This record gives sequence, structure tokens and C-alpha cells, in this order.
Amino acid sequence: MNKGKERQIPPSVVRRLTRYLAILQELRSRRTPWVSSSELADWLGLTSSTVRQDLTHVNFRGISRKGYDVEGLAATLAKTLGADTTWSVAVVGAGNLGRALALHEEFARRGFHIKGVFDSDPAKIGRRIGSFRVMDALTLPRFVHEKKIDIGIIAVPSQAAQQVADLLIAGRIRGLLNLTQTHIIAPKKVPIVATRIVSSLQELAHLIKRRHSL
Amino acid sequence: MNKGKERQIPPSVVRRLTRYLAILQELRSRRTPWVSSSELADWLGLTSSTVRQDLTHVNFRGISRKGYDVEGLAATLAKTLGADTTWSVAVVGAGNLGRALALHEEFARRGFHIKGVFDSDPAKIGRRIGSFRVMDALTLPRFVHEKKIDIGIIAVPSQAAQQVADLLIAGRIRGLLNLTQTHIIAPKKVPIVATRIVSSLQELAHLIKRRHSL
DNA sequence: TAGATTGTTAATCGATTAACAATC
DNA sequence: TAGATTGTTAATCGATTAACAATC
Repeated sequence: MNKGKERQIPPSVVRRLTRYLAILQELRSRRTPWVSSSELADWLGLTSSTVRQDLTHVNFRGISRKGYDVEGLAATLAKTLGADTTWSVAVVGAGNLGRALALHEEFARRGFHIKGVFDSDPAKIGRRIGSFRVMDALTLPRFVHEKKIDIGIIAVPSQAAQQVADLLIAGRIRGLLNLTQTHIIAPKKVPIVATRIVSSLQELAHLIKRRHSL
Repeated sequence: MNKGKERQIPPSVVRRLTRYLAILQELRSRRTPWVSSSELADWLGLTSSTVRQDLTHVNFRGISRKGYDVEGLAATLAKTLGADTTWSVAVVGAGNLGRALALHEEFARRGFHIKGVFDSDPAKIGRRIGSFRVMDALTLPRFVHEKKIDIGIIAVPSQAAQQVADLLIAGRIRGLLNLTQTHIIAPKKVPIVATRIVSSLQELAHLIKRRHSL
């Protein structure tokens, strides 16, 4: 039943697989039939060795002298990443960021379907955001459970992050995307991925400073 | 003039330094005077070895039996990361995401001051977003140059990303934060940091799938 | 003083790159 | 066929962890 030995892909590799997939989807829409490891590498600022090494984690073989079949590799990567199925998502936080996420059509195009938007601020509960009506965060556990929500996106102020995570976890959420600065604690069963915009800006500020002091 | 040998901090370390700083600022506001490497490690899911190793890159010593002075370490980290100065920022893209960023007060609190919001869609140019009036993206080179903008945040649709980056670069931008899925090419002089929300969701989807197929 | 925690060196682990035979 | 590109093994590089003497 299990396809092979391609289990347990390291996080750094998974991250790059998402990048390959984005490019392959682009190439597919341009009807480019083949792509080589060195082309992929050049576009992403990697070495072709890294690309080929990465692709050993995935059940798809290239062809000498031609490279990889764009269509087939895209399909295989999508499957590996779970991008071939649809995921139900709850957005928590109806501030500017939550609003933007709820209205962002790209998520649905990529298979991440937002099913509800939540907040704990009474002033925000009941408001409309696109086709959504903001719901009380306290109803999250039931909502997540009943609607079989897979993923919770946390876009609340930092102080509320853990609280909101606990509500999602109580509803048996399967994974969390943490957009706050705070570190969230969850049972090992519940994977968390974090993207911190402020941290990224600080990282960038550091790089700029460094350039200048060379 | 140069403080010591603490040049060229690896990216993985820089990323963690931003996390330490966030915690230290929190502790400072709670008037906690000291913190140990193992406390920091526990909060972030690291080992105390990693924390101490990371802090060797920074010009600050702890004290045996007490740990690190919160106030002093926070100041040193802020300086290393450039979080002690203010940065001028241009947001490009006046869609939902750009709007959210422009209205997000936290950036200013962290020293990243948004000076203008841009778009190339005529329907968006001239609109108000908070206290901003959306400007034509074609005016970016002059604006960046004249207002001495340090950082450009790219929040446009993927197809427009490189174009917009080129305009920022033409104005001699010092660094870019890329919020699109696309890989942006820039001269080595211009550091780029990317945060891809869709990639993060895909990474999460993969982790969820993996848990379930154990 | 006794003991907790640092800074640092050495050991381990993992990820990236190089190299090249296999192959289309 | 000749030559470009793969898959894979080995070498290198870098990052994390372990260990422990120094020290407050």
C-alpha cells in the first residue's frame, strides 16, 4: 500500500518542494513540456544537485537528456504536499490582516477553502467581511468539530494567540498557521507552521545594515 | 571602531535572534530582570546550547548563576538587528493584503514606518487607505529615491512582482520583502527576504498528511 | 561554600555540493 | 553515435547538540 521509502521529508526540502510546485504550475500554464534540474535551480538560486537530491524524496523519475515531465512532476509534488486535495480553513482574527486573508481568492484556488472568520471582539462579531459574517471566537471548538475544519489561521493580536489556539485545538483542529509574533504551544499531534512578517522585516533590516558596514 | 569579531551572522541564527528579541521585549514589559538560556530555549522549543551558541554572535555576556540581563540583551539584539533605528517603507500593492499592511500599526511600533502605498491599477490609484492616498507604481523610482525609502514590501499579484521590484530597484531601494509566491531577481546589493503564506499552508498540509499516514 | 549557569571546545548530526557512471 | 542530463554515492560544509571547566 505504501508507495516506497519516500517517508519523512525534512522541512527544508518540503519548503523547496512548494517552490518547485509553484514554478511547475506556471510552466504548465505556458505549455512547457519539460524542465531540467538546472533550470529549476537557476530560477530559485539553488544548485542543480540540490534540486535532484530534493526530488529523490518524491516518487517521480526524470529522463536523461530531457529532464522532468512538467505535468507529471507537478502532479506528484501536488500529491506529496497535499495540494491535490481541498482543505477547510478557519480564519481567526477579523482585523485588517484577517480581513485580507478572508478576501484573498488565491487560497481557494490553491485548495484552501475558508469556511468561517472569527473574532473575540464584540465590536467585530456580526460584521460582514465579503460573504462572511464574523463569528464569536468562543464558538470555535464546536464549529471546528462540526464543520471538520482542518486548518486554523491565527491572525489575532499576539496576546490572544495562545488562547485562540487552545480553542481551535479543543475543536480538534489538524494544523495551525501562526501569523503572530508569539510562539504557540500545542500537542505534538497538531503541527504548526509560523510566518512572522515583523521578524522578516527585522531579518531584512539586519541584512541591509550588514551590506552597508562591509 | 568595529566592536569585535561578531560579523556575518548566519541566516538561521538571525532568524532566531528576532525571536529572542520578541521574548525579551515581552519580559522587559513585565519587569523580569533576568532570563537564562534554558528558559529562552524552553519557550521557543530549542536547546539551551543553541541559545548560548547563538548569543556568541552578539556582543553581550551573561552572568553565571543568573543568566542574561533582559534590558541589556534586548538592547544589544535590537542593535544587531537594526531594530533600534527607524526604517522607511513603501508598500506596493493596494489590494486586500497591501491594505492590511498599510493599516497595521505594529510595523510603526517596531520601527518600520510606511511612507506610501502604490499600485498600478488605475482603479486603485487615488483611493484612500487610512491616511494614505494610493499612488501610481510608475512613480516609485522617484519616490523611493527622493524620500530615501529603505524597504519595499511587495504585495502585488505574482505576475507583477518582478516588474514592481525593478521599479523599486531603479529608485535605489535598500532591501525587499517579497510577499508573493514568485522568486524575485535583484542585484546582490539588494537583500531580499520572502514570506510565502501559500507555501506555508502547503507545508502545513504536508505535515498534516504525514501525521495521518503514520 | 555549594551549586547553577555561563562560554567554549569537541562530537554529532544533517544538509548541500561535487563528481561521475548510467542512460536516453 | 555523441553528448546532455539524470540518479546516486561520496566529500564537504555548516549547524546543532553534548560536555565540561570556569565563574559568579
